Amino acid sequence: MAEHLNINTSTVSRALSEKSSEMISPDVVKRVRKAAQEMGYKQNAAAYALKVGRTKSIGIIIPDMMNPVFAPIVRGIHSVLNQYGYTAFLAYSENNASAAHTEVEKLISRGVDGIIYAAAFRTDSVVDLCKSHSIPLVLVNRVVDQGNVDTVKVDDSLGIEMAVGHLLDLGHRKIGFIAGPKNISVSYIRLRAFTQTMAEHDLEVEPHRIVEAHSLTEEGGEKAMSVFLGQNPDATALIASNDLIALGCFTALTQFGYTCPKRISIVGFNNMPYLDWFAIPLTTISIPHFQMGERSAELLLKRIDPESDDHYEEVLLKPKLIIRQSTAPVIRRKKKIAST
Amino acid sequence: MAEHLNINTSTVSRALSEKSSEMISPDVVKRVRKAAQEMGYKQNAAAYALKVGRTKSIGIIIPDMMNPVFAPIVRGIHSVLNQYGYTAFLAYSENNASAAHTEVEKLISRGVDGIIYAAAFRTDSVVDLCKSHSIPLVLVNRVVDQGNVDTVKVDDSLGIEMAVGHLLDLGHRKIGFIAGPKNISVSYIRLRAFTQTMAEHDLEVEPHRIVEAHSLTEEGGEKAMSVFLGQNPDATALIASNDLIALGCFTALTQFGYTCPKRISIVGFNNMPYLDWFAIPLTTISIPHFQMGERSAELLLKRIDPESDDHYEEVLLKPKLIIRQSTAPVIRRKKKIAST
DNA sequence: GTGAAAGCGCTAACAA
DNA sequence: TTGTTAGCGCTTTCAC
Repeated sequence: MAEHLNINTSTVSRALSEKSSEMISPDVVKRVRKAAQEMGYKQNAAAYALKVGRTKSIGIIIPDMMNPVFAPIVRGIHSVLNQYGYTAFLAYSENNASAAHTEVEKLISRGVDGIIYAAAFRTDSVVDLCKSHSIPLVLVNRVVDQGNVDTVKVDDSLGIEMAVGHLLDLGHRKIGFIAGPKNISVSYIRLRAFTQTMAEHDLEVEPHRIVEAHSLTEEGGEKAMSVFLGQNPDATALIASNDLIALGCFTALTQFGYTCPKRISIVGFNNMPYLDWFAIPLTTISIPHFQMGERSAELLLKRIDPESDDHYEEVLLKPKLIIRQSTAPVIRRKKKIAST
Repeated sequence: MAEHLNINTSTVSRALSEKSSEMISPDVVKRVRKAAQEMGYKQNAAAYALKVGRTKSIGIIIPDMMNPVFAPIVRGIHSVLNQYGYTAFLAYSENNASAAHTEVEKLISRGVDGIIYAAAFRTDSVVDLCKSHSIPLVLVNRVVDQGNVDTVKVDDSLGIEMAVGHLLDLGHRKIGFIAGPKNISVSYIRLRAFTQTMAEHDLEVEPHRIVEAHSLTEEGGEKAMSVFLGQNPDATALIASNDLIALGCFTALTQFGYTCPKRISIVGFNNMPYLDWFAIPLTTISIPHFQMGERSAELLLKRIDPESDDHYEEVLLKPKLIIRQSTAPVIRRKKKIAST
């Protein structure tokens, strides 16, 4: 196209670039842009990347493609990337640390300008991997124990406080907790918040009230719930570390011939899509997925920008209690039995 | 790393490449690969792409990030891409033709080697766009009217035959259909299959039995269902063009004070995740999402391979009827009323 | 079997 | 304001 207009390629380059077009006579700029439009010229991304060292692409890593809570996060990310001409690779780790590491390595060798990581473990090699390659990294939802990383997360403790408060309001006192794996920040924090909040209400949580699921999935929840029910015949309520675990709890409950909320009230966490349709609509803690995506993308773009100052930021978003039908006032069976 | 071993960069390049390493003495190959391993050398994707003209990346475009049926398709795609060192950009069109066109343009200017397109309309500019750029394109699920495109789809007609057969078996005769937009192949084909199958059973479908939703969404289904119920007080069963529309039908049904399956049986299409949990578990047609993803990725990779012959392929997969509780035997109210 | 050198398409420093 | 030129990191023809 340069030869077509009898001008140098560098002039064309400058005319097309927003920044350097100011150094070029306005009519040349106009002519070049018109020609580019007409012949459908598109900048070669590979050449640009090779020259400038930036690809205008980022990588997103989520733990699980099938967990519908990540869809709105990804949408949030895209919504801001689009405004800045960035594109995203999407990868998933299947909740496996080494798979995540491999995916990040692949992304880095693809030359992504940054990574949004929603699949972190509390200690995670991905952080150092990115640091050693000087690749900007933003953690969403799940964070790591070590500091010095940009993060966007929800106030999990507040969420659990809300859940506990709700159950206390309904009269529950014998409340259990199905935790997720301790090596994931959200599981860890939610569990800690549970015992703390209970303690603040002068309710000591005995160890048998807490069962740890091996993963944040339906299957993990089901197994853990079986154990829980075996050792907690008297519990009237329960908080699950996330919605998927809560679903697993439903399954185990059914296997035991019990019903929710009649026998036991259950609160989830995340407010995944379609819960309203469920046979037992799950009371849960809603987190602002879309906004989390937006904020993390904004943060990452800021960090990619060489102009920006480089101290880490931590965005903390507020959860919300969504009351549905899986929680109900406690029925004081025990007392009646005791009084007979 | 070349200078580190005192050999030429071209030797390094050859040693690292699977194909050209045969031209190099085995011990040099070994030394180079070991060194590459140790110093964590990773090929620069941009330079490779610029030189060779292939990026080893593809683009995936789905209509809707929030529709959970696309997650397993994307997983299927990834599962084969991973085996061949390919990576995928994921974009979505929000069911908007021009948005899809723009996304494809972006992907092409990123230099993707091919595109998997799950968001096609029956006539869609994306096909010509890819043709004009000589970018391999595979259509999944939704296809276009024009031929000469690689496609992976489900036998929608067979699916509808199964649905109709199921309802007939239950004794239903007054069966309605909530169609999706006619400009999307799956909606169009499913509707056509419905009237044809009914006709084959000597059941003429009167026009008021069919209502077209403006989109394949809950909201579209709800509005269409309101219309349908207004003009079909006697219908005992209904097929929805997809599950989301069926959910919308549930909503409208509730608004009218009716219940499913007591008042009307409903069959969906797609077998989206979590249906088993629903208050009214939806009878639906299951399609092999994961396999669709796999097959489309295989097809695309084959088309990208310059060695391959270039006649188009059309993969047709089989659906399956999943019977749940949204369908039940017809109750012959009418006859009783008539006999009074 | 290996080295030398060209060039993919672009941008930016340097000249003019 | 515009042209000239070098070079990003890689592969690949052409020599040897």
